Amino acid sequence: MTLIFNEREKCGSCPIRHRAICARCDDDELSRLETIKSYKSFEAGQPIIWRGDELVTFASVVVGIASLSRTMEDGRTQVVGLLLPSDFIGRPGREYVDFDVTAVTDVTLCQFQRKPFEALVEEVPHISQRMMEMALDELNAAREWMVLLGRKTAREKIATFLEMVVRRSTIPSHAVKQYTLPLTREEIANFLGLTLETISRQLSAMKKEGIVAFEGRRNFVIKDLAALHLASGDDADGGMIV
Amino acid sequence: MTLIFNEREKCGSCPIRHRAICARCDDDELSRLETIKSYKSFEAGQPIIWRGDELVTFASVVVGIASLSRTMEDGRTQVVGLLLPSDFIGRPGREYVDFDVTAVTDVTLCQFQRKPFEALVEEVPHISQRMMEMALDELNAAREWMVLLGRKTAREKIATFLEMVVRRSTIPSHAVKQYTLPLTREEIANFLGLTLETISRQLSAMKKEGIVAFEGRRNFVIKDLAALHLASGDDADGGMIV
DNA sequence: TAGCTCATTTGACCTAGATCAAGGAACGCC
DNA sequence: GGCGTTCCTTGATCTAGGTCAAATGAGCTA
Repeated sequence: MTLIFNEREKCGSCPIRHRAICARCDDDELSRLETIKSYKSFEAGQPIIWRGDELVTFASVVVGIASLSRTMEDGRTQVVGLLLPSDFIGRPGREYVDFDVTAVTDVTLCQFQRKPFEALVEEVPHISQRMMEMALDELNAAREWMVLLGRKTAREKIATFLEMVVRRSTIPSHAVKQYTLPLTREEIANFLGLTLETISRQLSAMKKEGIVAFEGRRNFVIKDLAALHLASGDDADGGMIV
Repeated sequence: MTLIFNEREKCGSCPIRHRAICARCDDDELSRLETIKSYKSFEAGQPIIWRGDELVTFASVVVGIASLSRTMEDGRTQVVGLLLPSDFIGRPGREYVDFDVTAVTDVTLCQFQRKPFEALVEEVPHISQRMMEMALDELNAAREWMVLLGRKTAREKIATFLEMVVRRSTIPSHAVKQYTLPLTREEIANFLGLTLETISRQLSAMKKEGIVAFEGRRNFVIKDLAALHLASGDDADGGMIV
């Protein structure tokens, strides 16, 4: 069920208007972006770009989730980030793509051709300012994830991942708080630096301990949020991942 | 042997003039920076700022190496980055510091007070443009490191680390190519998500295999660069870490 | 409703790297 | 140049998580 975006859809009504690289732009600057943007959709599972490709377009995720990953020659793969609506794909000033980008769910992108976009970045400070903010936020998130990958136990990794899913989900406060895992067990494993068997075993253990309950493979409810947080290895207050 | 920086040292003769956040600034913009900057030095081992501190100053590393790290409540620590000359410390727009910063060698910083610096970032596009570039580069490096932490073996981690030290060192091309480890075994372990014993064992193994030779604890020569690279797990061409 | 396919779970076993425990060797200091 | 501190090496053992293998079950299609 892909949302359909009309090619000439106005930025003003865009769901990521106030969070993406255009967040600080005024109407004038927005209309300049409008002239060079185009929408493109990908089905779940499809590759969006590969490492090594020539970098010819930049994009913002409008709808859906994409993953950023690296696969080693022997097949080991590490997911280095999830791209949610408003996240940016590409790195102005570079010639080639550094990581594989894959649609995890159906995805709609707002794309820009390289040259005109780089020119805009030079000319419109509101864009580079916003991109600097976003890059610094992502950098922080990446560093938090480095702590997870380098030092957390399997249990802590999975608890942290579940907390992240819960935190990022937008569920009306009155609704039953049922969440959905955006990834398969294997994808979760590649995100956490584990194997899918370990994911499965730990989730089963947390089920048995009454911390989470599953309905089907993907949907879950947190039964004991305090226990989940305790299991994450993060201290009580600080260190919120963006 | 700390280099002494005079308080009114001119930016024009600064060693990081063309790489730091001021790289794109013209003389005019540089003189605005000059009015709000001050130098500060730290001895090797000293903390520079702690996670949780209120964020009141930003800084560029001018001389020396600092580490960025996170320590969990039970003492596990992960180094999430090394800050070399021209690297920036701090995140405009945030209230608190997210990671501990520690001087690894003697360090000299070029510091800016928060308020005037944030104002400059708003007003001088050359600064936000450069900071965006730098943040995106660091983000890439962080993601490469996530692959290392999540998927590489101990041997591959250490080979990658040695390659990084070699790549980042600036050694005259005619000189004997002797490099220096900037970190103790324990710090290397915390950077690679291993224990110091594993670092020691792997280095000994690589010595025995004739890949590296040590002179003292810190100085080494690469005897077989091809073997080192092969051991790093990175493919032949792509994926250079910044 | 049956049958298929593929994701997931579970079990048995193995291994890379951690942990625990002594030594040994640089380097700074008087 | 001796001495102490800190860093480093090496050995013995342990274990979390990986690997290999098989069984189960969710969701699809017909």
